[in-house]
Amino acid sequence: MTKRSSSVTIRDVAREAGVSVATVSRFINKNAPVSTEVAERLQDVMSKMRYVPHAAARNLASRKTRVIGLLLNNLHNDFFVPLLNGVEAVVRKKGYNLIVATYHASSRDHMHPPIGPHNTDGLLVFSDGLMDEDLKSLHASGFPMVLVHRTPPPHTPIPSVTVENIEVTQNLVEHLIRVHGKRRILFLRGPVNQEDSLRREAGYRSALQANGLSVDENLILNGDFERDVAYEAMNEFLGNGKRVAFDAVFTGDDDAAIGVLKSLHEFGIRIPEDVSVTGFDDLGFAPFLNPPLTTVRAPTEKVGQIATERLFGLLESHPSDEVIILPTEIIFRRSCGCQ
Amino acid sequence: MTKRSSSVTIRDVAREAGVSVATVSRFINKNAPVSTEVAERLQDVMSKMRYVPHAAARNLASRKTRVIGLLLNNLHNDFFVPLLNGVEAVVRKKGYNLIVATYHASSRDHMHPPIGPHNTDGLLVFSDGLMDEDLKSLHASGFPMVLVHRTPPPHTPIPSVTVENIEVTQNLVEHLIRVHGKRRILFLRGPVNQEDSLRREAGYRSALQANGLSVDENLILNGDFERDVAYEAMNEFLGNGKRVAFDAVFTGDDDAAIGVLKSLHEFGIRIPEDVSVTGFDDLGFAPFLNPPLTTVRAPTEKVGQIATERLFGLLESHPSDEVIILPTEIIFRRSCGCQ
DNA sequence: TGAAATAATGTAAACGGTTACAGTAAACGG
DNA sequence: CCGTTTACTGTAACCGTTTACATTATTTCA
Repeated sequence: MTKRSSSVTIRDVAREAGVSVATVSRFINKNAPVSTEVAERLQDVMSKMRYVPHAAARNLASRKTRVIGLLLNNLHNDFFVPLLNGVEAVVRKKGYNLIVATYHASSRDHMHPPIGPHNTDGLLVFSDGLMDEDLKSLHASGFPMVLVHRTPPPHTPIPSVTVENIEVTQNLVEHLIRVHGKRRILFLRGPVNQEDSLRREAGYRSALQANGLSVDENLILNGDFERDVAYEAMNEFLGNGKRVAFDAVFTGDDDAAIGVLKSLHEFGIRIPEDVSVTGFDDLGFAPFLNPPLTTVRAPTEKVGQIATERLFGLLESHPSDEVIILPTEIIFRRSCGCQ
Repeated sequence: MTKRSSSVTIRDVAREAGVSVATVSRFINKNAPVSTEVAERLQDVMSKMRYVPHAAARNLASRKTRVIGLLLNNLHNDFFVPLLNGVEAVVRKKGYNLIVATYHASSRDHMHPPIGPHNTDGLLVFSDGLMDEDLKSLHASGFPMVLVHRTPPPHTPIPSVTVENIEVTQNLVEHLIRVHGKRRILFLRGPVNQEDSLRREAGYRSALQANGLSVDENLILNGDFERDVAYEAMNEFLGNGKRVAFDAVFTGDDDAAIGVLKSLHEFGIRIPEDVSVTGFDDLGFAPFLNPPLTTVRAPTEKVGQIATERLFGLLESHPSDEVIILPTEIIFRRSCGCQ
């Protein structure tokens, strides 16, 4: 079961077509003129022999991999579908390939990141597995990177694409307070150190304070932006004998919101009559949850697309150090009490 | 913005440690004994110099890429999250990398597949972009492949992992007929030629016939397993002046079911009072749609995991030609009329 | 019209690893 | 005690491309 007993190489093609390998290479890469006569002959020979250039050999000789990498913490979230979509579309249009790898801070000690300068031409970094110091040294070495949903370390102008979190969260929480009269709003945060989560928490805190409410740390739970974790966290909270009173849940993202709904549902708590629930992202299913989920619409596919385009910009030597923050928008549905 | 002005190579390490490159290579690959003394020295030198082997060079010399490829039609479906999860976990555990590429039949003329023997050690094929003939010739050349949600061409024993579609669909449709008294069941199929869709259609047809109902071709629409396409298809169907009567919708998958729900909802049709709706896959959001979706639970993450393990089996010369069909199970919720 | 630019091609040296082959020294077995 | 295995190491060929440099034939242009 060896890979290919004998594969046709550029030399075979050259011999068959009666030209040098250099000419074949030039024809393939279209980086130098080739007479039309030879070009036609090569076209024929190549398809007849089913020649496919050996990627590793090209990579080695050209110092390019034609691959870009997407580094994520994990793949446990429907959020990644639009992101991947945006990324993959651009990558494919450019004739590149996409390596998807997961790498998180906790697996960091053992090994170096699975993808980097040795096997990609550039990286989209979502993961927190690459610490600031790693980013700095990679950036210093000139390796193209774009950060996604994460801002660059100080004095390290790596381009970045993310979405507006703070204001929109403030507005959302304020909506719960002012429109629906909520006073005891639970916050289900995401992974510690995840920037979106931190920002959303900041927005949450400042909205409470701005409205004369104090922050009760007992009302901040860990949902990890994951359906199951959020579900467990809510269950534990609700099952606890000394249950703390609450009248709303601001969930850090839509996926976790599903877990919250499930838990509340199982405890017989009515939404939104007893408790308001909101999410973040406006994933495709959000309008069809029971009840329809009030959430924040984040242009995730656009984020993926723009980030990837900017990465290709770097590859083509159009430097950039901008932090792009795409606008978000609250979508009011029934789960908060509206309608 | 060049990749790396100067990167440290195996020769640099060898020189620094006072050994030959062969010894360094042996130490890295652990495929021949190295004295503990030298091993320690190399460990030191390598981490001090931050040496990372150049992937392309390894690939070229060893004829291995340490990459496996996942070929999909597209990424427009939450279905791919569990699949990717299952695949990626195994790939990472093995220390490999994962290339994700999309390739569908319609883009086939222009180019050859983006991934294959030239840049991966093996392929997980979900896509219909690789036609039977392609599969045959790849398989004949000994290239490791595992088919996912697709059965091998005749006389081509490529291992395959999929889920049971026909019986479960029959049972589901029969449930609609016998328990809920439905007679005019609309079927929203997936992409033409997609095997799951064909099988589900077969199950649908045979269930109708087995229960003395005739198949009305006007009740078979194209939903493409996509939320938006399904939504449009239903809209067109419902908006049409000469609307055909129907009392249930069997949607080919959960993602499309969301589109169906949306459309029915907008036309003021009550679910399940007026029309029953069912899906397929039991994606995470299914229990929380409005109403909760009756659907078929498919072990998609398991499919990804098993398929990938079998692919590594091939890489390690444990041949296999089995077609594994994982069991599925109907999950009754409210959208069909139950509860 | 002659010098210089351009088109089209070839030769051969990288690129950074792996590994077949060879060699030496130490351990083993009868 | 000597032939044979085993542990460890080095030399150099090779993997399949790209590309710098060289060469010749053809245009271009003052």
